[in-house]
Amino acid sequence: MPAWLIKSEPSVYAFSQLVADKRTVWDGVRNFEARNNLRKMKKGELCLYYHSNADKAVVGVARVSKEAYDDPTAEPREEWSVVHIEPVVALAEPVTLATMRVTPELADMVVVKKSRLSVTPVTDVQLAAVLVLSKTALPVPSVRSKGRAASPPRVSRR
DNA sequence: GCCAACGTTGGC
DNA sequence: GCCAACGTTGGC
Repeated sequence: MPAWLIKSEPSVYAFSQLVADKRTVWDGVRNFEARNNLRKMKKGELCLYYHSNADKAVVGVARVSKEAYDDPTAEPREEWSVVHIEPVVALAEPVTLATMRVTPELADMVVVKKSRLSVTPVTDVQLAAVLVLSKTALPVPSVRSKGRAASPPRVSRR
């Protein structure tokens, strides 16, 4: 499954704020390449959450909860797009840009090569490598999200 | 705080 | 359509 890396300055919108908010509208993207990546995102795809400037590290994992639609903060609105994201897990240990640079599987990440691009694709291998380095396991999908099929069969007690 | 990278704008 | 000037971003 495709994955992504989204970038924010922690002083503007930190991952902890996303956790507090439970979800957010990822608006304000004004770069065509980043916008095109937003438009490719599918619901449920994972996003590494990177803090630029102060932290320069991936600090969390988020998930696309609503696919792209017109950015209400743009003029004209249809020229730009937003998605919704929600938090999945905070990394046990942040994975810094410096670490990514020296990790063979991560050294050629798009974000490493194009540091100014705020929405970049991530391969499955890269996602897995970041998770290993962060000593973080993705939470298992909740029983609820699997629907009825996951429930034990009902057995009559009478 | 500086500067490199890079996108945008505007003059021609 | 080119390119210089300028603004923004983000790493150092």
